[in-house]
Amino acid sequence: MKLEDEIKQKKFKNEYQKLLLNVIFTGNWLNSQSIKAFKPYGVSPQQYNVLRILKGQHPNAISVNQIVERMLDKNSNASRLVDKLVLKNLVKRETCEADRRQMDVAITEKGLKLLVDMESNIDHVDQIISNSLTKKEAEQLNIILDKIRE
Amino acid sequence: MKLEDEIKQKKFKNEYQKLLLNVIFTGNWLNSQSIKAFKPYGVSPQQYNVLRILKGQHPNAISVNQIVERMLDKNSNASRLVDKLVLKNLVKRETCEADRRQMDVAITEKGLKLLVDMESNIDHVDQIISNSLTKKEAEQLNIILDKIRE
DNA sequence: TTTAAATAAACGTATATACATTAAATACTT
DNA sequence: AAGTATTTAATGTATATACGTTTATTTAAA
Repeated sequence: MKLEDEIKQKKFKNEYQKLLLNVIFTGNWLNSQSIKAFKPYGVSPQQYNVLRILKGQHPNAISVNQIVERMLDKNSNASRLVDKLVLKNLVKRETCEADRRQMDVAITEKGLKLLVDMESNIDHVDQIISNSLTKKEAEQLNIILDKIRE
Repeated sequence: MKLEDEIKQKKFKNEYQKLLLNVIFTGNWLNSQSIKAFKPYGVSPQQYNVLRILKGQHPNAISVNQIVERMLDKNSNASRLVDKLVLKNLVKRETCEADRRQMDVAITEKGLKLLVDMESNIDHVDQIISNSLTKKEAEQLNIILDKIRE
């Protein structure tokens, strides 16, 4: 659906302003799609993001700061997200002995298993994109998005 | 800055998955840029969105539902956003006499004035994009984003 | 008409977010 | 080494969000 129809706005000041709105709108849209996809598994998109990051490091642990550096949303409160995940036994956290200011955070077996379970459902979201775009379009878009944030 | 560096992830499953993350990341990034730009004026991005929508209808009033239809984030609680704006005298709200379930919401002179004040600062965000992309790139990107949400 | 269904907006509430502050540990500086 | 600055994570808190429920009003059906 075209942005014009999604937000019932016929005219835009220029193509750039439309793009700004379109990126924000699409980001929100993807976000709410993810919330729905993740809900049955009891995790939020941000918690999922943390789990994926920790899976990437498994079996090693990383600090809360290192998690933030890898997160899609830098504003999120990673220490509280880790709190939630610890409560669900999806990650484990202990003081780093080399630097006692830091925490060693790692994914648990339960966390890894959850990610496997979720995979099929999440692939669906990837597929929305891969069905609607060519690989070349996806590459172009990636380059352009990186430019926006320069 | 490239997404790889922003989230310290070297490899992606494929170009589509990278794109998904890139749209979400860039949406978050733009959102936090907006929060900072709007903060001095005491409004949130969502409140700003409502003001812009009402400006587009001025001097007519529209219902809360019609506001939601035009919003970038369909999940936001428009009636509470309008509450906040009414408290600041940026919009006015009264029961619609033709259909007493609805509210007639319209922007006030104070609201219009605020938008004028904000314009110069907000243009800055537009310029980030227009400085970094050609018009053609912006057009391409708009088309591709619309496809994603099909 | 009387009752049932649908719609619009507001509200309740648990959770999340933004952002400033605090506390603890480590790294500098002189 | 002592004191200062910096870094890391946690916490306090006001506001925002997600989403289900409620209330008022209008429309449709029996």
